[in-house]
Amino acid sequence: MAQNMGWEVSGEGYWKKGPWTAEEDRLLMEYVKLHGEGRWNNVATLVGLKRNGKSCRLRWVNYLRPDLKRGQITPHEESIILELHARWGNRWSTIARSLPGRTDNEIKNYWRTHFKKKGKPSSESTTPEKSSAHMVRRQQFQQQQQQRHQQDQMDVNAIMSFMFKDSDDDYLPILTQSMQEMSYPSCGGVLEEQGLLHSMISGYGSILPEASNEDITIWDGGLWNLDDRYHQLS
DNA sequence: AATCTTTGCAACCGCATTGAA
DNA sequence: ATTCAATGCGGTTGCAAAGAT
Repeated sequence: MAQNMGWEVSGEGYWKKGPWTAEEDRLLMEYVKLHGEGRWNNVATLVGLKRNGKSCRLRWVNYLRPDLKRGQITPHEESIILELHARWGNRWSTIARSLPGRTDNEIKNYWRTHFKKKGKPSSESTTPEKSSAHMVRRQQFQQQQQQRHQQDQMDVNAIMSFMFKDSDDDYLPILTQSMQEMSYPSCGGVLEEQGLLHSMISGYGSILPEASNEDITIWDGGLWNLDDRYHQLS
């Protein structure tokens, strides 16, 4: 295999590498809309996106999935991560299943950034002054990052709302399945039952919640932050 | 003002697992 | 039983932005 200026030459042709463009995102979402998730190696042939299957799957899972929760990790989520990491170690995907809307990559990055260096949980365990200063800096940074993400997400939202506005029923099974594949098989069904899932898709442009610290619901023994979605929908 | 360092995240890589042929 | 493609997972890297010197 050869690599050249962000392109990778393989037996199948040229695969683009590096950061994704808005146009590539649009093509990938178009693929999912038409063919559902999976069979990622077909993306290139079916919608003309010059990315390999792995790259497409990763982009969808970590960035484009409509059920992703954006914004900073809340203190409650942080405590969950700490608890589950203590129990399971670096099993990020397992931990992620207990935090719907969060990806394994996101949790892994969060852990490495905030806890890894310290060699133990609770990075704010030095002095209180340092702790609060660190917290403030961290929150400022996260807010800035979030603003950047929101701008990006606005682009994605525009595409999403355009693509899915007339096809809720087509997309519903995919989202429902995504929900059910998480640890809590009842989630997808319950949401659908309550008409929430439909609303989530219809109002997709507005479901990018700033996570609330409260109202974390224990659901079938798992954790689910309903508050922010309910507020968006009510 | 310029340079160096730190931070957080997106994306890639290699390996393991799964499932179909 | 074997092979092979697709997918999943965890570790790692590269880069942009902000802070520190």
